[in-house]
Amino acid sequence: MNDDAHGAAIRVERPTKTLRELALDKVREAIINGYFRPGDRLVERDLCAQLGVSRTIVREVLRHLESEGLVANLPNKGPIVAQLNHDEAKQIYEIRAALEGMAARLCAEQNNPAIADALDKSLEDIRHSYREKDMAGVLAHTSSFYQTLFSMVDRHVAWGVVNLLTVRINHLRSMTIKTQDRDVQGPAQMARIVDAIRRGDGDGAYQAAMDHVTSASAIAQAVLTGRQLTD
Amino acid sequence: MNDDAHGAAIRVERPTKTLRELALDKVREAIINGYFRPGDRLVERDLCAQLGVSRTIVREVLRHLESEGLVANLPNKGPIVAQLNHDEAKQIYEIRAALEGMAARLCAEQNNPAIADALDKSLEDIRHSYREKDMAGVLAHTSSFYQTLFSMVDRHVAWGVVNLLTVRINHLRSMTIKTQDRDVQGPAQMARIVDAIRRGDGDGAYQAAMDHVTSASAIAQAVLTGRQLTD
DNA sequence: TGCCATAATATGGCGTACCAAAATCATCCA
DNA sequence: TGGATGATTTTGGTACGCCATATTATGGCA
Repeated sequence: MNDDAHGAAIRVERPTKTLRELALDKVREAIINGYFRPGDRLVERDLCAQLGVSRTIVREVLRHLESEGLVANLPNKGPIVAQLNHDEAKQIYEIRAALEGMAARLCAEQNNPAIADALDKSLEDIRHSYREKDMAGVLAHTSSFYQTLFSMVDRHVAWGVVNLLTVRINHLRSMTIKTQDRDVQGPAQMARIVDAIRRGDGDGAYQAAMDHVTSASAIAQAVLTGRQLTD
Repeated sequence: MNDDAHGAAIRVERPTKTLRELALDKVREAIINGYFRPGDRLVERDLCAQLGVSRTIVREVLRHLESEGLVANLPNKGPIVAQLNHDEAKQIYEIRAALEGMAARLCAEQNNPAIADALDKSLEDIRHSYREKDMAGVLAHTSSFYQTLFSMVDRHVAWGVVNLLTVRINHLRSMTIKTQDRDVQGPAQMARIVDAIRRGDGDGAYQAAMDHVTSASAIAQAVLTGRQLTD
């Protein structure tokens, strides 16, 4: 028996998060929730002051966000918050459709009732958040629904990809869920996914997942073009 | 008419690549081609010396590669070259199958003969490289085949995802293309994709693309488990 | 002799100061 | 008034130093 055994038990489990990671989360959060708007310049030394960290950290954070696609770098001009154009948003939804469809099919083919049960749990959370008008909760539980979809079949790489893409359309997501009837249509579409999974219907689950993302994409396109989908 | 019009014409068009980008490419290349092996520690100060750049640059590069999945960071130990396990490789192939299948279907639905022609061109390059035993050429032209597949239908985001994932399995790719009969089977499978696209057969193109990646994945799995697929 | 406490070393995390090049802004003069 | 000129801002990049932690050496003590 190694001496880690009793040492680990009382280990203070300090969050090993480095300052850089904390700063990364802060800035990413600030971009996602709109504190920094698309097109805003991210002046290094200003960020240093606002975050209270050194330029070293800020530069690493900007590099990281750049590779995540949240920040764009203009040569000799510096970093700005990436602008999401129309077409790119559409492509992101399309990729999500393909991957979430794939995951849904895999879930259905598992024939494991625990999967559908776990998804139903998330779905109930989503409905509850809608009733409470807690839009942040809706987003969080929707993410958790999809995370379950991927993690139940051990597809954490695909989940990582979806997650990476999703942060880039986050502000669109928060608009789509607020559109008319989405509080009813959204959960209904997700319920169809769960039903197909419970039936072990791979094709059905695939289609249902594709349909859900596709309708979200349509709403996002409408939002982006300024039109409203009221009828 | 703005005065950029004639100014741009004589612009010296210096490669705007920053030192950081150059270093990034160097290190990425070094990992991909095996100069740094999976599990190797990447000591910052050593890299500074080898690359001839400052620690700031090296750190930014490491951060970038970390978010690409090529480098892993052990807490309190520092960065190492990421190890690709079995299961992750399988997941990456699976994602490629989904996205390349999607792109192939979209190409087929375009009914534009120029697409199939462009793909045939890449395919011929691949066959030529095989004949010349130029394995680097095979990889390059295979990438270009898929890049065409995505760019012909303007799916650069999906292409970016595929590209990002592909670098992580690069050493597997260079092994799969060297296995028995791959010089015949590989191009044959890709020709099926092109044929389906030329026929405007979306489902066929989707299936053919899936099949090609799936067979590559099977070979990769065999390579990873040390077995040989000789029969 | 074997083991434990301590010191040295290696390394990542972080900060500061500095310089050069490019872009932008302000100013001043013909 | 228009354009050249200089000042300012900001990024790209470098060098150096400090601290904390982890590993390894080392030396002393029972």
